Amino acid sequence: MFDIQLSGKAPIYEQLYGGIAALIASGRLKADEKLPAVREVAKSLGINPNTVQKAYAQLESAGLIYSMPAKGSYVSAQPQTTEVFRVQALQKLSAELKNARSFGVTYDEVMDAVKQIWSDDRNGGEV
Amino acid sequence: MFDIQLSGKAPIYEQLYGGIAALIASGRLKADEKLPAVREVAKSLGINPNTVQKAYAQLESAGLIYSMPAKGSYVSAQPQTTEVFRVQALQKLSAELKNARSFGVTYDEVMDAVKQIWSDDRNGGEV
Amino acid sequence: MFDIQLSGKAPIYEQLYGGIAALIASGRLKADEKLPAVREVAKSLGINPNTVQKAYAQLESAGLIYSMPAKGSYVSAQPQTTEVFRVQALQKLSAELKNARSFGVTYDEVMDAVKQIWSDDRNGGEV
Amino acid sequence: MFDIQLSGKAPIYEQLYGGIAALIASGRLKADEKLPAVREVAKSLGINPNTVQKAYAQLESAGLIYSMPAKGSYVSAQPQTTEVFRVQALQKLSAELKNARSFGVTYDEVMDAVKQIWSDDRNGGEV
DNA sequence: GTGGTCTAGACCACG
DNA sequence: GTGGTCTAGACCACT
Repeated sequence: MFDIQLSGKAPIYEQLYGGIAALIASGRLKADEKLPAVREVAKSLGINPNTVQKAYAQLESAGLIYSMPAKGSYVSAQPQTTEVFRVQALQKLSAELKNARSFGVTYDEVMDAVKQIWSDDRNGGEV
Repeated sequence: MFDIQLSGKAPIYEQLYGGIAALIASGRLKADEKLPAVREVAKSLGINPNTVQKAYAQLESAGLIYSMPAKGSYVSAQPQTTEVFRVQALQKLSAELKNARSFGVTYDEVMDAVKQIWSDDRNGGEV
Repeated sequence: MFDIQLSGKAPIYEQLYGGIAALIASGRLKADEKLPAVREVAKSLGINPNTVQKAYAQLESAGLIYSMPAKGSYVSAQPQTTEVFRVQALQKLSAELKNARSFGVTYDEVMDAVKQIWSDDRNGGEV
Repeated sequence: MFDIQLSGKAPIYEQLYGGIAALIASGRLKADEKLPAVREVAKSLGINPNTVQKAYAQLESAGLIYSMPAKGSYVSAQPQTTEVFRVQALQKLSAELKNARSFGVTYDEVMDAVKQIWSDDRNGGEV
């Protein structure tokens, strides 16, 4: 189920939101594909259904999925949403780059990291 | 005072901690330089002195500053501490790079961002 | 079939109920006219026959249609039922007017909207 | 607290959201004014704090209020947000007008209702 | 069985 | 005391 591993101090529902968003943006969840039921995800991740529900609700309000009560939740097909996420990711990345520079990280070090990650095409792009 | 602007949802004391740490790591606060008094910082930022105190306490326990009771707090000169920050920044950067890649950010886009930030030497390295 | 488009979060059977009721009240479905079969409506709208059945049942219990087992459903001719709908519509409208006023909508804006809708006699009165 | 009365079948958190939004839009809650605490509202309305929290969260994500954890929630000062609500109210009103017309409500009846509501300036604009 | 709402009660970090 | 998150368990309307 989702192969999302919960970790760290970020709220669970937020990790779930980000994880599913990444799956949609990366195309591994395709348009109109049915998402697993709230209770199902909750059980498989060992968390409370309400927490999953919160993540689904935010995904819907963000326009990434649409929910039909008593039917299920489905990913919505909007090519432009992925663009929004790309831009957000770039902004966060830019902030992190500035931070790294302020702590003395060198240009070459960053270059090495970038090359390593983008050459690693076996990796599907974990979150 | 510190030209640090509080923003977002992160705890204030943490923003303060990160901001001062960056000033030290980047060399704008030099070894044995005196930090402004807790009450002074609190007043100028419009926050609770307890919050500033907490940030100072964490900076001290991290070895970045040392306090002389009834005298004030001073920047400690320990080259290895900045190294710890460098590594942390690199790790966070790496995570953000992976995230960006999963959202379809291209190698070239990242390269452009990196070049822009490292060429921008007028900038002092904001946090 | 019915040119009713299902939308939003309202229950399907309720949208169907409202839509058919409006068709009857507006006279586009006339007394003793035969309604399309449940299964037919369901297929053409891509929904579950049970859902259509539920809408028909409520229309019947509201006295708007009558069913002849093994024959079909027919529009009943009862002028007073349309009156009930008029009053209900007026009440909902009144609530919406108050709401609009509380958000700063002006008298003139409402007047324009009213004039536009009532002058638009080409429009058959969608729901 | 808030003189909002809960009624009908709409979700409580939604009624709360709408009620507070109306108070802000109508100016009875002014910019940077502090909202009562989540638990306080919950107690005074006899509902669960989580329900109030949900309403507050949605108000924040809509940009109508801003919350400072451990400090409180405050209404944000954005003149344009009220405009958004005006437009939404007008759209809902327009839909209701069309509905009323389809049920045979006459132009004159609507005019009477409109005049009555907008002349009733003793009323503060209930929701 | 589905999404959605609600309650009760708890815990947390923060100020 | 504040907002925020989470759990456990329940109920509802709808399909």
